[in-house]
Amino acid sequence: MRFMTSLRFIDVVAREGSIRKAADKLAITSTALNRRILQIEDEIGQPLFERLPGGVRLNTAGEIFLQHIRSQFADLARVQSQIADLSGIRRGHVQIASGADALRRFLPEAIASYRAAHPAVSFDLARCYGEEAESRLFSLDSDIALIFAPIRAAHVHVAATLRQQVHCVMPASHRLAGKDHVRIRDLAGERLVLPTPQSGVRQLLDTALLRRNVDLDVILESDSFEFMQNFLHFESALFFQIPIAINAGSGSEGVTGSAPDMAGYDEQLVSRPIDPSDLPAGTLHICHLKGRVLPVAAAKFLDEIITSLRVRFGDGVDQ
Amino acid sequence: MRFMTSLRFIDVVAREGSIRKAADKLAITSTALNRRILQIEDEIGQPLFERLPGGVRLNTAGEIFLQHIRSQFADLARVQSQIADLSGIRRGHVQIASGADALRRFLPEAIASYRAAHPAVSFDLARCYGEEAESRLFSLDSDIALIFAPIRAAHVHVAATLRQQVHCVMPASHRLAGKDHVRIRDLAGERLVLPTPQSGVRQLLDTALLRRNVDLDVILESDSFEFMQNFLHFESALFFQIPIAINAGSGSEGVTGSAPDMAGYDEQLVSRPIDPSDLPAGTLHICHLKGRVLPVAAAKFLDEIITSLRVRFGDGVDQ
DNA sequence: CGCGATGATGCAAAAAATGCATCACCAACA
DNA sequence: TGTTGGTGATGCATTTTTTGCATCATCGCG
Repeated sequence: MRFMTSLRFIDVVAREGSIRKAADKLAITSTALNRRILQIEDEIGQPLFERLPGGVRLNTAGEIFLQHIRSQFADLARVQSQIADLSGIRRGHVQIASGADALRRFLPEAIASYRAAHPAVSFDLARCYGEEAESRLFSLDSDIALIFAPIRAAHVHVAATLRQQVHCVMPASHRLAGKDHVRIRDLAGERLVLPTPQSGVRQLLDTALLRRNVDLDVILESDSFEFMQNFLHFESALFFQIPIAINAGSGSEGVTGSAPDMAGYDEQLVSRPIDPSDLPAGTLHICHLKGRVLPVAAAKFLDEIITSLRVRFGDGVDQ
Repeated sequence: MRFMTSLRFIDVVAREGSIRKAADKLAITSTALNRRILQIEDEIGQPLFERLPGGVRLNTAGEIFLQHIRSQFADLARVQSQIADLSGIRRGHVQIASGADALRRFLPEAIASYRAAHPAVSFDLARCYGEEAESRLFSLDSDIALIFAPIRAAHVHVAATLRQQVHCVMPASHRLAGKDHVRIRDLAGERLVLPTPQSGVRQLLDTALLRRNVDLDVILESDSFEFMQNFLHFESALFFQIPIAINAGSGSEGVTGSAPDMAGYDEQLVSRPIDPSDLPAGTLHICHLKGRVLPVAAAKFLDEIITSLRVRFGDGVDQ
C-alpha cells in the first residue's frame, strides 16, 4: 500500500525512538526518512516528535496521531480481508496474543483446524502475560488475546470467559496422586516448581499460599511449562497448570496421559485439581479491543475458538 | 495531506461516476487520475470500479473500500481537531445536516454563540430532509443531523430528542387567532399553505388530515418557510411550523412577534398550537453516526445545542 | 454508419523522493 | 576542557515517480 508508507514510517520511528535506527530498519537513508517526517509534521501543522539529543520521542500530538495511524492500518487490514472474502476464498491474517497456558495444547489444535478449512489465512502468535497482551490489543499489534488473569484496562472487550481450576501436576508415583483433590496444606514440604510471578497461575497461587503461611520448598521457577514438565521426569516435584494447558481434547478431567493427544513423557504424569475451597478457580479471558471491528478471518476464528471451548469445557464458558 | 490524495481521488471519481469528470474537478488530467486508480486497484489486488461505456461505477469491493476511505477522512479530521485542541485554541470544522425547521432561528443563534467562544471553528450547513440527512451521516459528509421526522436507519445514534407540537401560523387579525388551540376541524374552508410532502411537519399533518376527511383548500406548497411566512402578508392564509422554527429564544409559547428576536413582518403574525388530541407532537432528533467518535469541535457543539435546547424547551428534551 | 463520449497506454517532460556529504547540536567521558 | 560518538537538519546532484500530451480501442446513440 503505497499511500500508507509515510504513516508506516512514523510508526517505526516511534517504536525505534530514533530516525536513523528506523531508517536502517526500513532500508532507506535517514535523510529521506527525516524529510518524510518533516513533511508530515508540516502538513499536520504541528511537530509530532520531540527532538532529543539521543533520538526522538512522540509528543502528545504524536501519540494521538500514532493511535490514528495504527487504527488506520488495522482497519485497512479488515477492509482487505473483507474484500478478499468477496471472492469466496477467505484470506487474511490473524494476530493472537496468548499466555503460555492456551498456547500449549489448545491453540495449536484450534489454529490447525481453522487452517484446514481456510488455508489462505495466516496466523501470528505472541506469547505474553496479561498486561502486555492488553497493550498489544491497544496498539493493534494483536487482534485477539487469551489472558488467564484479571482484565485491567477498560478498553478491552471480553468476548468469552472460561473458568479454570488450577491443577497440580506430578509423577504418577507421587504420594498425592492417590487423592482426588490436592489441599494447600498437602504442599508443605513438597518440592515445588512454580511459573514466573507474572503468570496468572502463579498469581493465584501466591495469594493462596501466602495467606496460609505454608512452608514451601520452591526448587525452580520458569516461564516455560514445557521445561517444567520435562524436568519432572528427572526429579520428582510438583508443578501447576490449568486444564487448557494440560489437555486440549478431553476437558477438565485433568488426568494427564489418559488423553490420546498426550504422548511420550507425559504418560508418567498425572494432574489433580487443587481443592476449590483452598484456591478459587481463575478465569481465562478471550478478548479483543473494545469498539474495534475485527477482520473477517479474525472474527470467524474468534467464533470458532469460543465454540470449541464450549464443546470442551461446556459449563465453564460464559458470555 | 499529501498521503491521502489518492484516496480522495477515489472518492471524487466514485461521486462523479466518471474519471474524466473527476479529473476536471480535481484539476489534473484524466490520464494521471486514471493511472492512480489503476495503481490502487493493483495494490488492493482487485478492481474497485466497473468500467461502463459511459463512465465507471463502484463494484462491491469498491463500496467497501470507499466506506473505509471516508471513515479515514472523518477520523483524520477528528485527530487534527484533537491535536489542534492541544494548543489551547479550539479549531475545527463542524458539518451539520438539518431540516429547514431548526435552520431558521435556532441554528443561526447557536452557531453564532459557539463561534463567539471559538472563532477558529468553521461550520458547514446542509439543508435537507430526514432520509438525506441520515445518508449524509453515513457517508460522513455531515457530523451532526437535526431531523424532525422518525429515524429510519439503524446506524444513527440519537443523542437527544425534542418533542414539538405543530403550530398554526396566521395573521393576527385571523378569526382563529382568538383561540388558544386550533382544532383540525377549524381548518375546513381555510386557505392553507403547506410545506413539501418530504418535510416532517407535512407528514404529521397528512396523517392527521387524511384521517379526518376534512375539506381542504391548499393554495400553495413550498419548501421555504421564509417564502410561506412572507406570503401571508399579502394574502391571508394559514401555514404550519414547529416552535423551534418560530422562535429561537422564548420556547414553546409560540406567539410569533411577541419575542424580541422576531422583527419586521412577523409582528403581524401569531401562532397557535394545534390541539394535541388532533395532532400528536412530533419529535426533533439530534443525532450523529452510531459508533463514530466526533471531532472535538463537533462533539462540543453537540453538547452545546443540547444544553441550549434544554434551557429553552426544558421539559420537551430527552435522552 | 459516424459521432461523441468513455477508459487505457506509449513516450517525453515535470515533479518529487532519495542519497551523499556535511553541518550543528548535545551528552558522556577522558 | 577537549574529544568522541551519537543525534537530527540541510544543500545539491541523482534517481524515481508522477504527470501531460497524443493516440487507440470500445461502446451507446441517432
